[in-house]
Amino acid sequence: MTLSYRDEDGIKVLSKPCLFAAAGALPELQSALQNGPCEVILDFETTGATPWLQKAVAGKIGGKWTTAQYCKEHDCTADSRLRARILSVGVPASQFCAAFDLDLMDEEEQRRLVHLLSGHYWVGHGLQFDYAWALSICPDVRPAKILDTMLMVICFRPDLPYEMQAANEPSRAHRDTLQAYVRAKARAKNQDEGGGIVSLQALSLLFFDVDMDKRYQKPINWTPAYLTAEHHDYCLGDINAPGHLARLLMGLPWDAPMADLLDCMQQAAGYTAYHTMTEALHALVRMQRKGFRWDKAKAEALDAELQQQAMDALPTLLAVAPTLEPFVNMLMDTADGMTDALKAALGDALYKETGRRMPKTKTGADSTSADALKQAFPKSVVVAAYQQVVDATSERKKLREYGAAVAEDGRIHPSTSILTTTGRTSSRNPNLQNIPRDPRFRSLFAAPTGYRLIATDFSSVELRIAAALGVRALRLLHQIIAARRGHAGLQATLQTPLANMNWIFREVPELQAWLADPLQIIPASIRNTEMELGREVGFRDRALVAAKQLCVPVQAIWLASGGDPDRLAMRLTFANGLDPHIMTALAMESAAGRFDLQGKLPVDYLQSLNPDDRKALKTTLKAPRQAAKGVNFGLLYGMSAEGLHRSGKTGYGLDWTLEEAVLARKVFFNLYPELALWHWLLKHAMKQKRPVLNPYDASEMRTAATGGKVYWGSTLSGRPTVAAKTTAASNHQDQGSGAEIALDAINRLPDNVKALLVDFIHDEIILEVPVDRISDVQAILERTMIQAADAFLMPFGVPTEVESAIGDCWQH
DNA sequence: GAACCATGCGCC
DNA sequence: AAAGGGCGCATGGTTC
Repeated sequence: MTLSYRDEDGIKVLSKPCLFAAAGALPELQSALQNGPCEVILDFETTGATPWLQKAVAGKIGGKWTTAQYCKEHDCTADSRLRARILSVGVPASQFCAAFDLDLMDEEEQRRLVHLLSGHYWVGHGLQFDYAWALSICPDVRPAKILDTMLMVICFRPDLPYEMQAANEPSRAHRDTLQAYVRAKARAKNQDEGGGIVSLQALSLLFFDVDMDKRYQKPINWTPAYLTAEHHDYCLGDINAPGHLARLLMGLPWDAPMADLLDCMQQAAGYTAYHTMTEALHALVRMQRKGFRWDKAKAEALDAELQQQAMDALPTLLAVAPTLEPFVNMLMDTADGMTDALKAALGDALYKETGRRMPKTKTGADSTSADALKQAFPKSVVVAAYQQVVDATSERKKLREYGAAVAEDGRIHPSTSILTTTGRTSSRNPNLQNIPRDPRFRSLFAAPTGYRLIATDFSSVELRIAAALGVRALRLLHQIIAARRGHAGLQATLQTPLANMNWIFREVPELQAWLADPLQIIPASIRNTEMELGREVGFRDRALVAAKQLCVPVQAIWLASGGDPDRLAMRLTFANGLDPHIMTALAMESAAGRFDLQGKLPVDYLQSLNPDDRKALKTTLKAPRQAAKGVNFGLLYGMSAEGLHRSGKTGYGLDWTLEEAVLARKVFFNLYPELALWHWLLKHAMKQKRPVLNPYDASEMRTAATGGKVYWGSTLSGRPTVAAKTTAASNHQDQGSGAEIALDAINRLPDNVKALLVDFIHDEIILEVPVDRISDVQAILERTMIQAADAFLMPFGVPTEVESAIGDCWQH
């Protein structure tokens, strides 16, 4: 075959041999796919991040040529226009594989190619990307099943990152590469290049000990008219890898039949979630295709307004911090960030004002983060004035980011994909899940004429899930107690937790008898145990500490509810339609002696009020309620008293002492002892010793012998979770359940409502709805969201509420 | 110039 | 001893 390509001048023909396939190969592909639904591995190479957004096309072709060098060498031109360039297809059953050069095919031929893949089982890693590009070529394409190794890791093999940490056998040819990946991953908390929970390259290193070639990964590689044999090899060299990996991930032989693979997945605990996620992909890629409308004119007006806002704040800043005079332009410019010189000038101003030095980052540099400054200089006029200017400019930076991402249709088309540890979606190119809450900003997302936006969110869904997890924890405790008293069936099903906790019962035999009736006084040996830091403690001491951490919340549970899972405080809060934030606020205020609960528990007190008084209380206790939000979310995931103290000061403007934070923490877990029990069980019952990087210091490897351990758990659907910290472990169960609930809600929507999706932000669903369908769609959406949540939460007796906001523009 | 890291900050 | 979690994106600075 000779190479031909199209450019603005029409078709040119090159006389070089071309390895890539074009329309001529379609009949062969068609016959490879004719025997019913079959496994198809697909992989796009593109010149941009999404079909709507191209970032700077930079880098070197094949990691070595500049574009000019390459074009000269290969006597060709380059075209950086945004497009899908290559579609690699593998059909293992027919031993078919080909890399189609889409530049050699016209639109109709491309559409026919993609259409051929419809109705088959798609296999790949992070297929959301490929699905979106396929859809941009053929709007009605739809795979029958999605076998995505990324989603499989999330749902079936959450332990894989830890397996990678342990995989350092000297026999591995690419051991160092794998370990470098593992360390980079552990270190890079907020960095790009994450590739989600695990990259295809990393999977290949782990399972095949093969270091995949990444030289042709970047968009620049797919711009030249002529593509080399190396390009071709890059496309097809590893084409079968995702299929083999899918089997290996499930513990099957690499060449196991598809039927076995599907069967194995369906048997696994994570399958419900896997099904939810793959189903949701269909809706998410179509949401991306639709896009979220952006009001350009309004955005420009807001930009001017914010610029004025920054300008107005400037004189105040310069009056108190004249050293910042030379940096005025830098502070106002949306393309500039913080420089060392500006940092130093700010430090000078603050030193003059307060006589104290700047706070430090963990690497010892001066920190200028809003939190650190507020913490270090709570009453500083300089800090307040500086934030005024910087906040306005930073909002303008977001305007710039979104403005640059608006497509020709006036809409923004981010990719919303599922690639995170928790199973939550994330949004990128651009990220439409972190839009500033400033109502002026949100109103830039507007419905076209004749349409309205409906934004509906789950109210306090993370706390509702926590309530369910609390119920689940208490049920588990009952089972553990029964098993320890001889229930053979439970002994079998609870082997791991029992084995994990055995050392505590062995060292503290008095615990077992006490658990038979937790209303008894806690044995003095346990009650009087105090954790002493810096002292070598023995097994018995440690077991006593663990026992105490169990007994205290368990007794609180029995005191409040007699051990009945249906009467746990957080569940009751929601069952009674009460606001958990006001509950916590009441408890805190009463503990501080500022509020008289008339001897009642907060829940009973609230219930004794009539609805009007309850509402009034929300106003009276506005500030405490705001503070309580921070307490609820922080403590839910195991925040320490110190952390709570700090976040209360910086995040909620609380002027409180560490002692007060300690008290608030105590009050919280006394109010919701089931959460303490939940934390205790995940720490003590579901741990597993294994090599793990110290989560607090990525450079430090801990072996199973030196204390490395992970904490297993599961979402409410049964999807397994793993974390190396108990804080993260609790989070993964809760957030992961929340993600599944929201995705399930999307899946349950009828197709003609699904088609209205324009954005999805974890617990909020946004639809763009024709005016005449508003009330209809609102009812369907709200009902469906509640049904989805009920399926997860009602087995634990936790009801759900949702809240809608409707308008010409987004207002939530 | 590219790649990497550190820092900071928006959201749920 | 340490210790809320989960994301993506921007800029500046350093290194190769």
